[in-house]
Amino acid sequence: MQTRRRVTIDDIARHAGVTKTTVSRALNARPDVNPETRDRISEIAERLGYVPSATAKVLRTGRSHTMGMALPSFTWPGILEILRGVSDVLDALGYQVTLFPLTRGEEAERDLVFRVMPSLQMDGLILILPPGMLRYIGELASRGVPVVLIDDRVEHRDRDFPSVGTTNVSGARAITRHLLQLGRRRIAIITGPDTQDVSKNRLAGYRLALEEAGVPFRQELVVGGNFEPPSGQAAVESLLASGQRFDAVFASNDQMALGALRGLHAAGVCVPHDVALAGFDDDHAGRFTIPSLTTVHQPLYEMGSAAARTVVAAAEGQPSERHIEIPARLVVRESCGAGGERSS
Amino acid sequence: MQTRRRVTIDDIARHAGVTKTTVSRALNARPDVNPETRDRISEIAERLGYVPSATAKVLRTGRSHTMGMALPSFTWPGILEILRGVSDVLDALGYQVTLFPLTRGEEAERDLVFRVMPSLQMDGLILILPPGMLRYIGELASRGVPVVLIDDRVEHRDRDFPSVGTTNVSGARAITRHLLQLGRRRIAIITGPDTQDVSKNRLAGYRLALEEAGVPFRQELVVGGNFEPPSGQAAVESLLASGQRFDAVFASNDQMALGALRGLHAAGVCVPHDVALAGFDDDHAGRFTIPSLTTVHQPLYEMGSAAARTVVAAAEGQPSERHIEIPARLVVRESCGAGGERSS
DNA sequence: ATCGATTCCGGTATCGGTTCCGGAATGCCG
DNA sequence: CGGCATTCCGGAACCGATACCGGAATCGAT
Repeated sequence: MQTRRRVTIDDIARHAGVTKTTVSRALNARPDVNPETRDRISEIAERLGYVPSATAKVLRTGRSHTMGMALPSFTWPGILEILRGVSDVLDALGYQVTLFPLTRGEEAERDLVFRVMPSLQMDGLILILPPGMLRYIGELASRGVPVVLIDDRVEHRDRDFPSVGTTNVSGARAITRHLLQLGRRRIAIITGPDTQDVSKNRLAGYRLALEEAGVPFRQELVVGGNFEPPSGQAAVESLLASGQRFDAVFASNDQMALGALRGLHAAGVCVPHDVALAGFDDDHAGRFTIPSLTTVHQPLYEMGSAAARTVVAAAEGQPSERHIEIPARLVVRESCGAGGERSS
Repeated sequence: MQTRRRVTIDDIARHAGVTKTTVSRALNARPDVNPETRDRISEIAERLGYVPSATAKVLRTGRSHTMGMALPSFTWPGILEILRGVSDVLDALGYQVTLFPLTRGEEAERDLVFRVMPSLQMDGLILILPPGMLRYIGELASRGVPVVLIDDRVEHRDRDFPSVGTTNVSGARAITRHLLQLGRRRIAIITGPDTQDVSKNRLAGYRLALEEAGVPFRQELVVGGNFEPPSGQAAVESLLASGQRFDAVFASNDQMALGALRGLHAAGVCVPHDVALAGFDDDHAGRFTIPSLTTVHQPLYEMGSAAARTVVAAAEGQPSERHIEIPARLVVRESCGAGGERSS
């Protein structure tokens, strides 16, 4: 089987008896070409099985219709949901997505900014920010490359590129209020690493709700975690060991809530009867625990699609917003005892 | 801020007092260039901040160092693990990955094969096969484009492109044997859709293990599911309603096992005391249920990386294997009652 | 001193499109 | 009927690299 040469606009031009300039104009639906000629040319293109070379187009126009998507890791399941949002929008708008894993750390980031992006002439970059990385990305933005951050750290709001986040403070406030409304008064919280703004914001929302309800904030009920399941388990174990009384636990993310559930169960504590349990993120897994996990839905799909729309807008020269915040919302399931499903 | 023109090999040539031919040779470490000249040129390239244009290179050479990755959906969490394997390998080998969602169905597939792939001049394609799609992909392969399938359907083994799968039969056999060794004799199975080979294979492994142990196969203990959690729950409900006695349930995937666990729990059946529960896939969620789920680990990461290695080998003209099968392995946790963690 | 083989480099075509500049033909107007 | 604006198309440059062909200089051998 011989690999047949690809059909180019030159071939079409020859068949149509015009020059490739005219073919280009016709296929791009430019106004300055005779409708009859245009139809004839596109008919020939169709018949010859013409497929335009995106490569040549990029070389000439500088626009690749491809967006980069940089990921810090593939371990967090939420990534997939973000990716789905990004992909849906970009696909619909006629853009490709190419993936850039940043697992090699800082070197990968520098590579991306200084070599890969300019080399491939990406039209923009969507970035899920890994903790502590941002040294070189600003450089891209200031060079005029559209960059959108999916992240919620306040400290980045003043950068020269837009970002997409969710309402961590009010989400945490809502779920804490939910616990309070169910009569819980001694609500422990498992925080994330305090280097991350997410952690701080969720803690802030928790404190806010307590304050609004006139319930005293107790430092003894604050336990540190690292967003991983084992740290959630360790947290409840240390709470139980400390002898502190508590009737609810708010884990700053679902992963830790899963660990906490395991720890409580192992200690013979019944959820939600003895202790109510709440999470944050609405991971897939929380739907299937027993009891199922009451949590705050983080709108990852919407965040992804908003980021995609923003980066495309920027790439196409339209004005785009600086920061988009998509509201998180409470998802009531069983683990807090609402809905009459107390498993006792 | 004016966007400065990009540095090309012409600029370097001018600075070095040679032609761009020589620069090209020097930067590509070709033998026919004076070492001194080469060093001088790369020094100048460095100083000028030269970044080669991948686009131009693709246009001229026809090789993009980019692999396409076609995904049927973003909903199955396992996708991410496969993606991680693919990405790790391709990144290490200097290839980019661009994503092709096939969510639009058949139209998307035809588009991919006839327009997108040739237009972008991808070096190859990794394909996670959606059920029932394969009409156009063969066309790609026969046109000489390297294609690798991640899938385990036997019926595709004779196609003209390689595939990567796992040992579904022996995995199902192993976990069924595990249940038998724990003394379970009336083992129900929740199957997947019988249109998929995975389902058939896992059922076959189950039957094989029963046969080897001399335990009769009972059609009454076979319940159909669709790989989604609710179908798992429905399956146990129908089992319980039927009045059939059973002391174990093997769900053909973890998602259905989660549903089954929920159904059993709701009916007051204790897992694993009354009924042992086993799954297949080793989804993330199964680690955190109570009891945690005994399952078969599907080596998705390895399957992804093997697929990536295979497609690169094919793209670089090396011989590659036709079908790679990576063994699944039993993961014993709590839900079958092994390991002394019966929750009484 | 002549010759053939190496070594190193230059000139030009080429990949497949788009864009700029301009020019011929046509239509409309006074 | 001359002048002018439109309409439609052609020629050539260009995007940034690599490939092919060939040629000058150097070298060792005869």
